[in-house]
Amino acid sequence: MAYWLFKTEPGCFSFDDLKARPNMTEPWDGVRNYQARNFLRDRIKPGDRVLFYHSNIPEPAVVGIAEVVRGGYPDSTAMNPAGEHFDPKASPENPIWYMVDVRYGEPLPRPVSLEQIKGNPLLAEMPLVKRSRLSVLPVTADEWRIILIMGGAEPK
DNA sequence: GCCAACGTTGGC
DNA sequence: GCCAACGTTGGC
Repeated sequence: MAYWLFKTEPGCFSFDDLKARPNMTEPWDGVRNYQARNFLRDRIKPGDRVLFYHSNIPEPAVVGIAEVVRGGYPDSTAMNPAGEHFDPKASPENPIWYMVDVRYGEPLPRPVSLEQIKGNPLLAEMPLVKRSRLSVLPVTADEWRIILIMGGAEPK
């Protein structure tokens, strides 16, 4: 079982949007970065835990937890010419892009802001801090536990 | 809204 | 295969 951090712009898809469908799976689609694609396709498995992170807002922060319920499978939005995530090079034989399904877990009692994360020396090595542009990032078990504690949640 | 970081594209 | 130009991300 592995830990990840998924970024989203809340204006596009927020943690509350996920919360609105607590018993349903949601496709995590539209990722168009090869490094993130490799994680989605090869590494992210059902049962993995996800820190749900809101970006591109005045105070970016980890706001909650989600769970992976389906591992990497072809991202069909790349093959929809009418959609904004269309990639003419993608095909059923060569999907190029992949997505996973997630399910709502629980909110953090207190969101953990990027500022707090940057201020914690134990979190200085997180790719979130060092390579801030990647949208799907690995998280270590220690980092997971620390962020949950900072957010006032029981680390589990 | 600005701009730095950085991934991608395309000319050569 | 290099690298300049360009586009996107995302913090501020």
